Amino acid sequence: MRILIVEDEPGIYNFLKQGLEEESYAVDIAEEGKKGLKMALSGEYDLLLLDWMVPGISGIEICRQFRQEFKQTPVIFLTAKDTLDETIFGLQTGANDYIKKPFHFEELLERIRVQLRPKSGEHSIFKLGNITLNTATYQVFKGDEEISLTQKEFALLEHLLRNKGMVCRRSRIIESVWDIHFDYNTGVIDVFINALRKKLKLGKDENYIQTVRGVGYIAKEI
Amino acid sequence: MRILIVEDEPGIYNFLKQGLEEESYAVDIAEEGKKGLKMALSGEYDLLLLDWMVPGISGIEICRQFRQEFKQTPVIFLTAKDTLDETIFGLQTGANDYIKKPFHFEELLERIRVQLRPKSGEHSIFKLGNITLNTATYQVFKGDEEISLTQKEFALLEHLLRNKGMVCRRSRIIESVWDIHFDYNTGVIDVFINALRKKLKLGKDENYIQTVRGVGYIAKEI
DNA sequence: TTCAATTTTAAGTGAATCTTAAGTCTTTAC
DNA sequence: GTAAAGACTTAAGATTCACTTAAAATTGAA
Repeated sequence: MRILIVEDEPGIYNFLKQGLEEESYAVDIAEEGKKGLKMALSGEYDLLLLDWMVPGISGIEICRQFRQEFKQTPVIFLTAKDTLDETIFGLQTGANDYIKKPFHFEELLERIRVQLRPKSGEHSIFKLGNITLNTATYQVFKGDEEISLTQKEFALLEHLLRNKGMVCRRSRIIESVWDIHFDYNTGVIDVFINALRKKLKLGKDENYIQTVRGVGYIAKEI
Repeated sequence: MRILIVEDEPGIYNFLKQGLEEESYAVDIAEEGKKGLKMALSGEYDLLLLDWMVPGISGIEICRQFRQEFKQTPVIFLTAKDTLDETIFGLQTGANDYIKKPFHFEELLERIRVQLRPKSGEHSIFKLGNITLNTATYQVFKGDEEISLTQKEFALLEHLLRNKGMVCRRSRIIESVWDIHFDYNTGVIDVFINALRKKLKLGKDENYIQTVRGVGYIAKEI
C-alpha cells in the first residue's frame, strides 16, 4: 500500500514516514502543494495524507482539484486544532476523514486502516497454506514454528499474501516494497524471494510462492 | 464486561447482541434515547454503543449529557455514511471512536477491544520467565531478587510485558512510554533497552527482550 | 540554590541487513 | 539442438541501524 504525504514540516513527515513504514506502507513525501497535487494525480497512491497548510496550493485546493479528476483515492487531512470549522468544509470537498494535530499515531493508523480496508481486506492476519503472517504483531509462523524475517522479507511476503492468488509483477513489487518507481533492472527481488523460500523451507511439495517467468511471482494455495 | 447498545433498529441490535454475546460480553439494549441515557448513567456498563439517530434524544445528546456527569466510560458511535462531518462533532463531545455503517463486525469488535484494553489489562502482575513486574506495588523481581528500576525503565518494561509475544514497534513505544507523537529520531529507546537488559542481567541464555531490527523489540518466553 | 538521580543527546563501533554482481542453472524460442 | 533470456544462488561490498558509552541537560529533593 502506497501513501503520499503532503506536508512541509520535516518533524512531522519524518515521524509519519518512519511510523508508516514500520507498518509496511510505502511512503512518499511532497513538501509543497503543487508538487503534491502532481504526484497525487499520478495515480500511484492508495491514500493521501494532506496537511491543511502547505506552501503553494492549500491542502483543500489539492483535494478539490484531485476530486475534480474523479479520483477516488481516500484523502485524510492533518489539521491544526483551530481550523476545525474549515476542516468540515474540507470534508465537503471530498476528503474522507481528518485528524487533529497533535494526534496519536495509533489513531491515525486506525483511520488509515478504515480507509484502506475495503481494498486491503480487513484482517491483519494473512494465511497461505500453513503459513501465517500477522501484521499487527509483526510475526510469521509456519505451523507452530515462528519464522524470523527481516523488514524487507516481511514486507515482500506481506505484499505477496495481500495479493494472494494474483500475479505480482516485478515492477509492482519493487514499487510497493522498495518504494522505487523508475529503473529497476536489479536482482534484489530474486535474492529476497530466495531468502523467503529458504526461511519458509518451501520444498517441492509446498510450492506456495511460484515464479511467473517474465512477469513476477504469485503466492497461492496448492 | 457489560455493553449497552442504544439503537432502535432490531435488525442491527439483534445482530450486535448475538455477536457480542458470543464474544462473552454482557449486552443490554435500549431502543430509545431517553431510556438509553438513564441506563448509561446507572454506571453498570463498561462501554456504550450509541446509534447516531435514535428516537428521543439523539446519540450526540446522550453522549454530551453522559460526559457532563463526568462519566469516563468509553463511547463508540454507530453512524450512517453520510453524517461523517457531524460525527466529527460527536468525537468532540467526548466520544472515543466511531464506526461507519455498514461495518464489519470484526472491525467493531476490534474497536471495542481497543477501548476496553486499559481496563482489561488491569491485571497488575506481568511475568516473563523468572521476571515479575507488579504495577500495583511498582516492583520488579528477577527470581527472588528485587530489581530497582527508574520510572522510564519501569514504563518501558511494562509496555513490553503488556504486549508480551508481540513485536512492539518503536513508534508505538515512543508514544506509549514517552508520549511523543511527532519527530522521534532519537536514541532514547536504545539507551533504556540497554539499561533494562543490564539491570535484569539478561545473558545470552536469557534473551527475553529481543530486538527486531528496523521495527522494534519483542518480549517473549524462550 | 545545590546536589544527586534520572533522562536525553550524541558519537563511535560493530553487527545485521540490504544491494550488487557474477556465475550457474532452467526455460523458451528458433 | 543451440542460443538467448530470465531466474536462481552465492558471496562480497555497502549501508543502515542498534549497541554502548560518556557527557550534557533536566528534574526533584534537601
